[in-house]
Amino acid sequence: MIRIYNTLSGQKEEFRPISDDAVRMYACGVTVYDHSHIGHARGAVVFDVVVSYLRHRGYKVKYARNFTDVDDKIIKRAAETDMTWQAVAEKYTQEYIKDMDALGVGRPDVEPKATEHIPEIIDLVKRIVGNGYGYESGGDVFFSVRKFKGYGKLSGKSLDDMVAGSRVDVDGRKEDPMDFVLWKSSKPGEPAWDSPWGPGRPGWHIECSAMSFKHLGETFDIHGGGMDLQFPHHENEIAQAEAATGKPFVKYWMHNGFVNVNREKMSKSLGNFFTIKEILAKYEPEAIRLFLLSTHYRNPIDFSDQSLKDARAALGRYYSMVEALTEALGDYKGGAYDADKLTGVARKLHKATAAFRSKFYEAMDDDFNTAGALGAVYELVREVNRVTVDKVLSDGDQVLKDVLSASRDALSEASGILNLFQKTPADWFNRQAAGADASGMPSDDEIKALIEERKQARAGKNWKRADEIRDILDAKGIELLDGAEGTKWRLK
RNA sequence: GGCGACGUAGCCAAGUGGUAAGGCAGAGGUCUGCAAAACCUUUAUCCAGCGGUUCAAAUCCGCUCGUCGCCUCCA
Repeated sequence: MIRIYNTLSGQKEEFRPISDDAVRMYACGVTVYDHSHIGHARGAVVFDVVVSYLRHRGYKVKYARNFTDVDDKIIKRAAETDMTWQAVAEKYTQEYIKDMDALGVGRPDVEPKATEHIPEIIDLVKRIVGNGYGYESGGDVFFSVRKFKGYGKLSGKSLDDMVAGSRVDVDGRKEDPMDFVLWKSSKPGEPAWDSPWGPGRPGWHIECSAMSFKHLGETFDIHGGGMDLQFPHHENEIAQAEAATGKPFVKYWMHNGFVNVNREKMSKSLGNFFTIKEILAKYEPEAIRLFLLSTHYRNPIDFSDQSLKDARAALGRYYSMVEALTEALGDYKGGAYDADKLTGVARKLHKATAAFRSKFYEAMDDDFNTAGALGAVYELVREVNRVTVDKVLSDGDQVLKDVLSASRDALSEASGILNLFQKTPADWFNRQAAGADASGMPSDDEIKALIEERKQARAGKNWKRADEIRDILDAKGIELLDGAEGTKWRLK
């Protein structure tokens, strides 16, 4: 049984989709006016895992994530550069897709764009106005929050408190300071579409309601986004949708926590953000993913170089386990075994694998607790190491090999869900950090020649020369690994 | 001012009523010509502080202190 923390109720609830086997889910994507930062990556990765896990648990999921491609910030950005607003939107849409692909975030089933849903948006505004929840004033159409009695139910705010907070701008055209724009009239040169209220463009919140209606229906299962979208964005989406349909909009609301820097929110306005590309230039995509998934999605996570380095080291530990496991099993495919007849290490490993499966699924079922799930992964990693390290498995160890391959299967199932640990150990350890300067690197042949020379030196007990060669390569960032079957090398 | 979240080892981080997962770093060991890498072992008498409820609390309740977020564009 999967339990989800629902922002709407403020507690974890048993997950019961509206229809038995199909889940419809929407996550707010980005407004495409700039490169995306690691905070955007967190939301995308988190909901990617949610979708992946739901699918693994047998649900058919239709997942939509939008692009808001018409907005004040895009217009502003276009004015600052010599690009059209369409070119700005298109450029950053493509950049976002590149970033997500690099991070191993699966493509949603639908990636709707606001500009491709203008007729739907206009229809929705008409419905809202027709139902008495919206009004036109000076070419703009506003939503009347006082008329919608559920206003504030998501964010737990009351209209009177918000107004008392007095941080709302006073706009003479609004009937109430908290009313928000559904449709705004366009000034000359701004993007504009014909509408019953004259040429204009959508307000900020309306596109998500219109697009989710079109692709998922008027009531759907899960809607996700960052914590800061709770108010006003999602509150307004609910108001618009339910004012139009009179039906509940979304069953489960999920909000991911922020990425902080020095314990402060990372944001465009504070200027303390790191773009995904900047981080990808220094760290492997899987290190970033592991970092993002190693904290529960609702808690804040602090970004730092140390955290990324920790994640990278943890990945190395996993891949070392895979390497040893692969060597121990060789080509052996594994087969069924009788758990009741196991003894010694085989029995212990079998139990550890079973424990892993239950802990992993228990954690994921509990509001997608990836941090707990990863803890379970590493417990099994240790157990596997105990078996494979310094141990040559002979043909007589067939049962142990069967158990080992069952452990391998369990780990790879979990890895698939998280989309982590997907490389081969060779690829991981010979990684070249993206963007690293490859000049001055000796060729593979040169390295091999030096290793061979060192081997001769060592055979002749010429330790001085052997150490010299090791130092030469070390200075080039190449690390030598002396093992039983000879010397291997990798980039540090 | 209103609403809310959080405070667990040197660092990161699970656990939310039954006696502290996991990762990084550190220490010891195995291996090695010596190293490195890897692996194993180990590292919180205790979960911000003070009270309370309970047979039993890091986990529930109250208060205090501290940090952060939302209330305005923001993932």
